Amino acid sequence: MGYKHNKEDILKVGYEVFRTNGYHNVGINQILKESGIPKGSFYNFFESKEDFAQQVVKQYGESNYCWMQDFFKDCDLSPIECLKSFYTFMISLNEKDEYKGGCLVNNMSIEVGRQSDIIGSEANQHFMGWLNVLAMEITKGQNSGEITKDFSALELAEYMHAGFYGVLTRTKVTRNRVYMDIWFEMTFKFIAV
Amino acid sequence: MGYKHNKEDILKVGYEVFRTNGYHNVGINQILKESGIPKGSFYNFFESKEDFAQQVVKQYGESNYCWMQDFFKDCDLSPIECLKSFYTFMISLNEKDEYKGGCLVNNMSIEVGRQSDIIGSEANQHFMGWLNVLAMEITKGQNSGEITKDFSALELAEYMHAGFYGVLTRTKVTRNRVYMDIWFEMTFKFIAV
DNA sequence: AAAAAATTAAACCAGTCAGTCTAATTTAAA
DNA sequence: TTTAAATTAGACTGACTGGTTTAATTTTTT
Repeated sequence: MGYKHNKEDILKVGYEVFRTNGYHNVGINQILKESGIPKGSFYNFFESKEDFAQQVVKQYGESNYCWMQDFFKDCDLSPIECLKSFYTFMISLNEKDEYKGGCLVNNMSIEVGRQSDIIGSEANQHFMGWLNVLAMEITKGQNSGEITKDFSALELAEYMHAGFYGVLTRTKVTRNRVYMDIWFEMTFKFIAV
Repeated sequence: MGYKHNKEDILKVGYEVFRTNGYHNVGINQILKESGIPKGSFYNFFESKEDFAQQVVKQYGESNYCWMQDFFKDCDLSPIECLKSFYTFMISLNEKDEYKGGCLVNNMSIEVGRQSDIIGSEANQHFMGWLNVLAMEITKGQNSGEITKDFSALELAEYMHAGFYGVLTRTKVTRNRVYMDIWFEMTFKFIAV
């Protein structure tokens, strides 16, 4: 049966709250309030705020990794079209979110990536995992002759996804998907053979 | 003669401290300590922490704008070579900084861009100013036939600089310029005609 | 030199922070 | 059913937060 509260629920609250409000701007009390658990339970599950944030990043990183793998596995278009489909989805997701959150991994990397090695390396680890999934799809595209072989798959993945994060960050302030659409058009024009 | 303390010095301290430590992670007291001024003087110059941060962003944004203008004015290479020279300089600057700060405007956009319209719009304003300087140089390159005309100068500027920020963010966690060098190589290969 | 204005100085405030503590309760094990 | 362990609950702590206040001092103006 288990006890009244469980870790996963708190982690999900943490994900949303950290993603939209940042790390230092959020107090433990806000997490407690929004997840409806008392402080005693929180510190029963997590050693500290930092430990909590690390686990939030970890949970998000892993679930997103699985989701990406499934996405490309289930996609029956050509590799480059699957990549387009992926980023189209990501862009529309950000639009639905009204550009208010961005990506937790990116946000955490900037805000606490250097202050906390624990959180920083956790974020980096998952970013690299995602890159590998993208690189797999890019490799397929290179082999089928859709994507340039001027650069390695991993280099292209790094270039694409870091660039995507760049424009994602921009939308947080411009609140307009136009910049993402331009990025999309240019990127796929550039990497196509 | 003026009084003992002056605004510019405090703003410079604020720039460095905010850039490397973020906004919410830094207390007024830290600014006071590092700039050596007492609280009374601080609140004589600035209405609030938010007002202070806005002025820090403004000062940095404006001085960087001027610096960029001078850079391209003084650069006697071809337009695309001047752009390469610009980003080469930026990359080496970040290397010297040991990848610990990144760009204040980018950091602020992510961390407080949505919580504070004052800081967010100030950051956006200066980012756009910089884009215009870059776009001017890109236009020159397009006219001289060095840079693709498939996209407008401003679109290319936005693409380039947002992408640059994307990899800049990555280096904060990877602490390695390799990713920036790859970005550099790819970007200029893509935009060259 | 006198008066007015601006700046400096730090003690002080209420609120919030991450984290602790103890007691009560619930679940699992014996 | 008894015992042990895990979880829940929230009051509490000391440190720190942004910001105010009041008085002393310095500069500028007259």
